[in-house]
Amino acid sequence: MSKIRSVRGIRDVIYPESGLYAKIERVCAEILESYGYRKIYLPVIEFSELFKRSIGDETDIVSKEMYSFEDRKGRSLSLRPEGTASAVRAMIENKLLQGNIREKIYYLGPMFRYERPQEGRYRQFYQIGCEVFGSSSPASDAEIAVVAAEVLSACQVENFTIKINSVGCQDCRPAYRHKILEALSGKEDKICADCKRRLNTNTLRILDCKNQNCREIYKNLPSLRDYRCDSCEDYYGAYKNLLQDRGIAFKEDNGLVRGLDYYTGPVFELEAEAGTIAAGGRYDSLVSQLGGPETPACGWAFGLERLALSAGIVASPLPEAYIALMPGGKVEYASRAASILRDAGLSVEEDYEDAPPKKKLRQAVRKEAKWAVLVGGDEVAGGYYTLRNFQESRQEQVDPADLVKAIKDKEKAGINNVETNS
RNA sequence: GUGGGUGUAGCUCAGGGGUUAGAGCACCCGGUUGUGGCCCGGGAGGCCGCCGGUUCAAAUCCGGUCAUCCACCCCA
Repeated sequence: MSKIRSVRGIRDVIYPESGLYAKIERVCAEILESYGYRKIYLPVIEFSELFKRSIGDETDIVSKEMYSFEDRKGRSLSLRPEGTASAVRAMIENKLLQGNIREKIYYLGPMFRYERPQEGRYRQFYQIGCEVFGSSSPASDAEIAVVAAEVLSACQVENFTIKINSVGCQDCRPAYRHKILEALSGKEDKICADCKRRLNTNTLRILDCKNQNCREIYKNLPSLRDYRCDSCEDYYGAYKNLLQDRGIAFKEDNGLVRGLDYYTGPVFELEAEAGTIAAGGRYDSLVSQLGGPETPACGWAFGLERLALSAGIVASPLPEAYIALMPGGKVEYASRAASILRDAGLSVEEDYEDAPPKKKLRQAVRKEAKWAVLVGGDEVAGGYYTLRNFQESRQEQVDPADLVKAIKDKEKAGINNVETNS
């Protein structure tokens, strides 16, 4: 019988990585909620049609990377490859966009794309995303960028770049697309096969081509900048001013066009050393396109795996304290110490096994616990606990009532030491 | 989807046709009867990714396959 394994590109996230993920999730939720974003739980499965109509039938994501299947009634369903489409669908379906009210939401969960796996890229991966519905002010575009920047700083991501562009609206983009087709007519044979295909399906994407030869040819192409309509240009200008005002250092990149069809207006990408860790932008026609009321919107999504790869923060080890039952100790008395510490907010692990003391302490150290509470016959008889600090290799007898205080005092002293040392 | 690298102990890796496959770290037991790290002694742990081929003989060579990593493509 062969061992059963996980599916290619789909993995278990185990400690300590899982601890870091959990921490990042908490950090993001806290920041988003501080801006009034409300959490939404979205389904992982949707009708395939949703993604075809939002992301775009011709995009790589929909045309070759979706996990699609038929349900028992023959309907085509897909595992979601991203979150925005579901978010928009949910807002419409729950009638949350009636009457021009602004709604801000965030979500978190697994996405699925059938791609070749690599580090930081899996077939099941996690995204943290937010969306703002009902605002057509550049200030809301700026806000989501500010929130994204806050996430980066809270996760201690070093050396990142925020790239921005405006892909224009439904009024000006077609004209630009036409210009490109015109400029490249007759040169179709000189560009790469991918670009040739994109020319008709997703014209603007060719600007993003990495092929040297193509780049050479596209260098002389008219710039999208010159074809943006006045309102797009004004909007983009206001957006940039707001970013500047908020102290967000950005880089303009005219080639930034994004792979999803629904973007209109400002878009951005957040690049760290490991690559793109977040991206987003404005999508003013998607809601109506999916059958909802005309509603301007914008949002972004972080890739959790990639954010974790670039994050400077680390998971806090668990447990913080370890209750070691020593010879002659009583479980009841030991558990009382555990409760006292848990009530004070500490993570506490008890052991119930009858094992040599040295084994217990070794285990506590291996788990990176800072504290051990020794509970043996002496403690039970004397009505105290022995509190051991592993870092200092010191221990003291502590009255149950003073247990929390003893730890807090030490930790405070420890923090002060760190500050004076640095 | 295309091209390439790598799969040997829990981890990092050595061995490159010939008996019982190795190291460091980690792990377990003992030297300590209530004390982790350091030291000393002992020990356990491997279908050498999987399937097939060549050969008297394969962890070693060849083919395939699966997994993983890298570069593309694409994207978070």
